[in-house]
Amino acid sequence: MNNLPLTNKNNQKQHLTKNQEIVLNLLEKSNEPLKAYSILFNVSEHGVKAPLQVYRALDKLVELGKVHKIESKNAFVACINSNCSVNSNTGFTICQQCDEVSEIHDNKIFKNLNDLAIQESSKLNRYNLELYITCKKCLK
Amino acid sequence: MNNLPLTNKNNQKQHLTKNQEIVLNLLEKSNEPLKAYSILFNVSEHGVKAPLQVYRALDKLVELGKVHKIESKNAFVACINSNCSVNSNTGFTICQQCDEVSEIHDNKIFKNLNDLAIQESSKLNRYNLELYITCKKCLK
DNA sequence: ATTACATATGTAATATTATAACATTTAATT
DNA sequence: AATTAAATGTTATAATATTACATATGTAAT
Repeated sequence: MNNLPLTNKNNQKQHLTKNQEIVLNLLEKSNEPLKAYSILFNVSEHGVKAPLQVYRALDKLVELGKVHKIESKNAFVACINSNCSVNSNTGFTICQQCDEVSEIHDNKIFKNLNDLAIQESSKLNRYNLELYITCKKCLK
Repeated sequence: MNNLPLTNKNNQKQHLTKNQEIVLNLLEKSNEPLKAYSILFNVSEHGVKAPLQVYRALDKLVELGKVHKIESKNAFVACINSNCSVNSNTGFTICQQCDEVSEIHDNKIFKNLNDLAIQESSKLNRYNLELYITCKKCLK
């Protein structure tokens, strides 16, 4: 266990803990967003038996940028970049037919959103963008 | 009661029902997003006493475009346009300091998002955009 | 290697958000 | 007036998330 090198706020190495790793592994294997209690059900065989253990692991993983929450679904996905920790902005396309989720990385959109905030004399801290689409496969 | 003219799917007039109007009135008076059970508490004096009555009114109001849900807060706001029914896209700025929410209407962003979907050979059905900001007032 | 400290864990209880099921009433359409 | 669709009222319960508290583990400094 405890074998994924990361950096903490002092830029020193740290590892994911056992529970964090169990939850992250599950999310990485999944091809769709998972809800907390679905995660709980799937990891109970690994000794994670209470909701709080899952929520705590998720909180930390989200904080580290390893996992994102799809707010409109109360569900979680593993980050496709190994390091979204730089910013906590999240953008996704979500297919309404097949439920497939892809992460969006588009600098133009980020710039637009940032500009929009500046126009209103405010400061953009982070954003959450969820695009409900019909994906290429499901359009056929 | 029942005195707000709208149109149904056959383009005929219809009215908001009593519960829908009670909930909408409350949201329109509020200067922040309200959660369902907070709404419930506030309208119980008007005879709306069960969660389902609130959720049903909210569902209908959202469907009509009179109310939007802030997904990341599980909270609801009245639409500032009288008619978002044309599309169900939602964009908000949410101040992390004072909780103030403003609706975003920006054609450039909408176009960007639409283009992005087209680039990926998919079709954009609707989007939900939540910008977490520090607002003008709170920056001072 | 001991102390001190921060972080993570385990567990039980409970709070919060949301829906299912069913009987009844009201409104709109014919 | 009869028919249908939509909304309501009510009870129970499901699904999502947090509080509180006791214990254990990892890390850094002495």
